[in-house]
Amino acid sequence: MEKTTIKDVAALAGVSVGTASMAINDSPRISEDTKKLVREAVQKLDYRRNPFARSLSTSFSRTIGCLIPDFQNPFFGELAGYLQEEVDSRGYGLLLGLTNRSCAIEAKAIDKLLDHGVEGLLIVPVDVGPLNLSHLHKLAQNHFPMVFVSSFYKQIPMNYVMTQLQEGSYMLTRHLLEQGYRSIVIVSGDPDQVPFEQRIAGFYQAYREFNLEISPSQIIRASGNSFQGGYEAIEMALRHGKPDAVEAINDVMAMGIISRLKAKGYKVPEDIAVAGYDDLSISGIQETPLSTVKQPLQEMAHEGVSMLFQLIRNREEIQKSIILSPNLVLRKSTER
Amino acid sequence: MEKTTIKDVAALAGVSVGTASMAINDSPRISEDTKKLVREAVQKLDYRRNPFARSLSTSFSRTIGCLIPDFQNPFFGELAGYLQEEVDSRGYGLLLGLTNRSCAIEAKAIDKLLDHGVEGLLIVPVDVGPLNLSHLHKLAQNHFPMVFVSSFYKQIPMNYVMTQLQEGSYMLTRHLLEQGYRSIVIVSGDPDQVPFEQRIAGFYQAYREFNLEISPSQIIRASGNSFQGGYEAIEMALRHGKPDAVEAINDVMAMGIISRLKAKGYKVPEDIAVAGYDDLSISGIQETPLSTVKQPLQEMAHEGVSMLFQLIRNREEIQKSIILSPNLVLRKSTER
DNA sequence: CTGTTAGCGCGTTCAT
DNA sequence: ATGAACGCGCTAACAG
Repeated sequence: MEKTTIKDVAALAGVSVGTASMAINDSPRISEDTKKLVREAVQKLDYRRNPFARSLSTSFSRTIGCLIPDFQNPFFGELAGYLQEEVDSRGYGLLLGLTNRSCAIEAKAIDKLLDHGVEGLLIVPVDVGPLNLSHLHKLAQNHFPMVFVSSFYKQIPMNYVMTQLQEGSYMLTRHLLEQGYRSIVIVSGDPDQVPFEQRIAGFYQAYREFNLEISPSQIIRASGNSFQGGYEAIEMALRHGKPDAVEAINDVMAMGIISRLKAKGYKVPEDIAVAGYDDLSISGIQETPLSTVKQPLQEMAHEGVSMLFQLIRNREEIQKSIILSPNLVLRKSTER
Repeated sequence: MEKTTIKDVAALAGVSVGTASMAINDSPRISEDTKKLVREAVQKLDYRRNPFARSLSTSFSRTIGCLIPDFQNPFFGELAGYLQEEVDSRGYGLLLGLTNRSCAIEAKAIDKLLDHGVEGLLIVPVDVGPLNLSHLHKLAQNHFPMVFVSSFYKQIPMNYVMTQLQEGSYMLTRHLLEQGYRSIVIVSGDPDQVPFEQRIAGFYQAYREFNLEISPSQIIRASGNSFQGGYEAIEMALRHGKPDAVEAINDVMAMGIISRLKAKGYKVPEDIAVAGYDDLSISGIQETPLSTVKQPLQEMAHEGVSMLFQLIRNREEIQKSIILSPNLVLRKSTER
């Protein structure tokens, strides 16, 4: 019962191996009658075609590799889920790789995925630490199908789908300014990476529009993007006096900040307003529901995977990038 | 540059294909000198062995399938991350499948994974809806290597690793009773599934120990295990009068409940205490840090994957189950 | 419409 | 220690 091959099927159905193969693959060149015969044999023998032999002869693995920074931040988990669904709906499998937010690990993970014969790569970029992208450059040169999702690397400015982060940050900041908040602080991990740069830009844009100055102490850099980063950041921020409002680079950091503020006796939003970015599925069910900027994950996954399959079909495909619109989600944490 | 095969390597190294193969696989039968020669050729040609040919001839895919209910609840994301790491550390790849909390979808997802040639299955069981497990029975009969993680199906009582949920629930309930809480309500989605049964049992155990009665209205069943379920559940609970404390079946539900209680004007824990289960990485950074029962995910993943690889090596391996101890994590949400 | 056959790239015997 | 040859299971091109 371990090794029933197409030969057995062919024998039982009384046809040749080739015919059996075409029948199984529903080729139009085979008559309905023999197809039925073959189907029955398949049923009876509980036959399942050998994917390796298949891949060997077609050179398609029907497999995509997916690189995720980590699963502590639910953002990546949710995104991974949508990516899996999209890939699955195209009859492909999704091989997971973890980069642990490190370029070196990303390189190794990609290497392993390639060793498994993935036809393309969905890469959620690492967002902290120094960037050594030689592994990606080699792939890019070879036009290996890959798409960057939710962010991209400046050194490899191609084939990505993400939200217009600057605009989101702009909308959010603008809203806060309109509400009368004035000393707003923006908080993140590594300011060299794309996501933070774009958000900072939106932040400046809004302030400029209001003809207001920004002092350097309003830009806070913590050592990471997780809630610990939020803890650090809020301590740093408070040293320069109490801000009106805090914008965190993501929802998890925002939660860390709210938690810390509450522990220190501040009320949110009465004393200090806090906003996040992402709109995780848990962000709306916080004790103080979180104002944030929604990233349309499902759409992002859909567009990213579509793009990847285009590249797989035609590697020379013109390189594009898709930029989705963010949505302001206003909840209690910034109410005035 | 697409199709450099072992032939090219052998040619460049000036050896036969067979020798090249052994050299690449570091066989002791090949001399250091020729190995070096081959290594250099591999380097120069940027050779990468064809996984399909390899799998075809060895009949190992070096791939494991993993079934996850969904990625809305961060519990599953975190678990998936640890599983990936464990599988990866053994040189295997992790193919993801989503069951969307439905048995029918689980069956299809498993079928697809098998079509990809996975050598084993890590299954995080579906926890709602009716259970039709014929697909799993067939696999079980064939001794196909599979391990259930974080829960199991009663109809297939084998090869699972989970935490002693009853004990966790018992410890938690006991603690609440010791604190003086008396009308405690326990809340979940589908009470027919293993996790809820075990937790209920722990709940009863604690009450029994205190010689207290439990009224049916203390056991609340919502339509699902997510935060919406929490919303429903708390409405139902309040209809029978205000409870002292609420135990949710997982942290996400607990968050939903706290959020709802706050919106209704209740204070947590002053008016109603709330506890969860799981100890997600975000549970400690809630505005009111959440009391909960920690499930040791990393250990669970480690044990589960170890067990799976034992089964892969020897399908007739005696069936076991590993039960890990939960840990009570007391935070603000149940303080008195 | 169907049967025959030649690879796909690698691992693994046998010989040498 | 190394080379030659075969087979893994399947697809596709070619015949008929």
